[in-house]
Amino acid sequence: MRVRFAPSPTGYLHVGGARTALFNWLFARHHGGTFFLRIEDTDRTRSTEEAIEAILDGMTWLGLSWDRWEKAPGAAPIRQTDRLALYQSRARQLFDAGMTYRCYCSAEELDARRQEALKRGEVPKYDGRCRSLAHDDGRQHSSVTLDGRPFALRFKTPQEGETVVDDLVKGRIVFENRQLDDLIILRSDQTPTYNFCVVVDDVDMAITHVIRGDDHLNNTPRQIQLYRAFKFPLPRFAHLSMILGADKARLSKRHGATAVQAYREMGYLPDALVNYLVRLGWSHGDQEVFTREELVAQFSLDHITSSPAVFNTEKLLWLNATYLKTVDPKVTLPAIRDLLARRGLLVSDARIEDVFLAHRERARTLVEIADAVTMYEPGHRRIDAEAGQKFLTPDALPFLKRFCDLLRAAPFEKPSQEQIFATMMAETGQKMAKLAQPLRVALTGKSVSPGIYDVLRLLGKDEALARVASVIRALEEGKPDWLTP
RNA sequence: GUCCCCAUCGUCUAGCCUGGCCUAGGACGCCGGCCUUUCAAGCCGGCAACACGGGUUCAAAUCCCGUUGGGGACGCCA
Repeated sequence: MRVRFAPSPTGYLHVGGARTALFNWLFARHHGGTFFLRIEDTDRTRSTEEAIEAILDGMTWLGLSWDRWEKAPGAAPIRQTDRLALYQSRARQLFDAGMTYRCYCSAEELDARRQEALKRGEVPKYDGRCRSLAHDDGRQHSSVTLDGRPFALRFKTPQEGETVVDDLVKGRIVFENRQLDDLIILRSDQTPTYNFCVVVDDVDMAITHVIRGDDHLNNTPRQIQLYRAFKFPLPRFAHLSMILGADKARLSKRHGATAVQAYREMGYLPDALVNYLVRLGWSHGDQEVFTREELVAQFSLDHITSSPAVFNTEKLLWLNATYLKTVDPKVTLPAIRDLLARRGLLVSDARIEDVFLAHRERARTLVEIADAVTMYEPGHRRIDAEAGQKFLTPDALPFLKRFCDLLRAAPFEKPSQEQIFATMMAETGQKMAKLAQPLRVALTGKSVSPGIYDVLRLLGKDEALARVASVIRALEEGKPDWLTP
């Protein structure tokens, strides 16, 4: 089994592409096959090095390792621009066999005709006008300026009969050949085009299964014609349905984040994203959470859904929270460190881990963990207005003061802190919840936090005292920020 | 416009191929309860779907046809 992921480097690796890559990767790993990464950069005006970097970065982050190709020199991904000579010779082969012809129509003319056809409600298909031109003069077709005019090389697509795509996820699909037009295989600058390169490359790389988005389904019959022209054996095809946005339109930037990197920045774990993505279109009974090993062991093309799926951030968030509960904190350290560095904070790994452990139960993303770390930093004095208004009222003053006194006097350890609360509950007749809440807000600025003893420990005696004192001062001065919006 | 794909809870899906076990299962979210030092988490419970219309059959979510709706493609992009 040999598969490939073949992105065009015109932008980031988006979640749709990532899922395609993931399915290919899982298929290869499951069958002990080979997974290649091939950069389809023949459109030199749109391909960029940055995009290639972004794709490799995204794949690496997701843990989708690609294999090296025996015919290629190194471990670097295969790039079509390195293989132009092969496409040229393959095009020449078809030309010599009389299966192509020169098309002198300019891009502008074609575009104009297409627009007009569309406007008249006709099929915007190439009319094949250059097909009948006499041009088989035996001269080199590779010369752009043959007889003074540039030309593109078109493939004579059979117009009779039908082409059947036997798709592994969609089933048997029949296309009438007269629907297909004569596609350009070499542009007028003699560079090859997509449909041609894919076929040449997939054959050259001995790809056995072409797993890709179903936006390529309509290209498949054209490609099959090319396979036939070359008398190449056909690979198996598997077309994956699209990922949609909440409005059921194809997922795009306007639906929010689509770049894989954006998810890293939002504090998602790569394993969680992978787990989410794999369930978008694939299932294994009722199972929702999978380890990477389980995925590799259980993945199969049989259980891929043929209908499109809506991307749902809520579920991704839930999965991420689920992973956060059990992940080894150590593996998340670099990411959290990075998140903190962006805020100009340098915090020790031990400290980050400490906070992580206290907050993992209630955090959904690494960003929330970073927020927690930030919140415990000495000098942090932000109080959420809503939490402050509710709990840090003048009524809380006596209690806050009493707590300060007791905390200052006692050893800074959990048993004595429990004793403090016991004392205060006895003195006031209040329940723990009533007492802990104002303190929590004074300490963390939020009405949500880990247990109060954990918060105290994470803060340390001096900082804890300082925070409560600052709240007391604000209250006594009569105008704390949270009460004067 | 033409061609292609798709159609089960709001969302992801199981079931469909090989009709009966489906008074349609799971998950996210939502609602409620329990637990509790807050909030979460966890646990328990609830709401919620076979797009519609025709067939075929003793029997259809499952098979067939049509309709509607959604998506995709129709580039010298990939």
